[in-house]
Amino acid sequence: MAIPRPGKPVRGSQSGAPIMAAFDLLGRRWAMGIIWNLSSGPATFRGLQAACETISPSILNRRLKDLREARLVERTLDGYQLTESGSALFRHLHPLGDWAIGWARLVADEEE
Amino acid sequence: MAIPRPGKPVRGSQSGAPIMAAFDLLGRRWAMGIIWNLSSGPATFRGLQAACETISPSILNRRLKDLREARLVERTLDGYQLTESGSALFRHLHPLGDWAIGWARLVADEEE
DNA sequence: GTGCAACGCTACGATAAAAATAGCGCTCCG
DNA sequence: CGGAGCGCTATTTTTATCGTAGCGTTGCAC
Repeated sequence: MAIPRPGKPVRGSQSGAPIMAAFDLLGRRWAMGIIWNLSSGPATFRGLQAACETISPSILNRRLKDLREARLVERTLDGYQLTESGSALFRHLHPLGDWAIGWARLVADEEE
Repeated sequence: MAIPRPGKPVRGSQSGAPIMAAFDLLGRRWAMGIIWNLSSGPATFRGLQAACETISPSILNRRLKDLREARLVERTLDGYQLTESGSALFRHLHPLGDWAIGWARLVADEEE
């Protein structure tokens, strides 16, 4: 599956709105989890696989290809790591960590 | 598909880390797009369908069920709208709009 | 009071994405 | 020369999503 190109029709926007292209890419399974796991530094293929706990190598590989093509991840001698763009993205994703904790509490309370 | 429960095993975290539960939910197709479209106010089912441009009613319905169960979206007389939690989430998602514009430029430059 | 249009969905078969598992070719070390 | 660990690929099965048709209901205009 080719990565969504801003400016060309993407899921959610025929006119190719960047945010919809981003959602298309980040909405692919494991994409955000991989970025989250890479935020603490470079990781090898198997290291990432272990960090993700249950990802299969085939999908990890496919997602890494997507993220590399989208210039969010790059490969170096240390393994895979976030690009500058990927790090910038992570800085925006990071606050979700705290939000998720509050959300988890709310969901837990309501399911009683 | 049941929604991921923080605290129980979820994709990416056997221990149920809230952020991974959130990524599991938000990583489902259209989930973030729906939240984005709802951020400007309540919308009806068909209104949302039109805003998303190419979503099918079956998947829109399923995703709305997910998001409602996760307490991010609720149904009112005006149609579907973000809950308080959903709005808080959107405030964190909103900056991605600007980031995506910069990212789009980068991707466009590099594919020449 | 009866069309007719629009709404909120549901049903269902087709297609595409993801998961699970096995294992290949390679390098590094003892 | 093993043997272990690596980065990945291949293949099959399962699951998610798509696309389309259309049902039951409501709100008008007539």
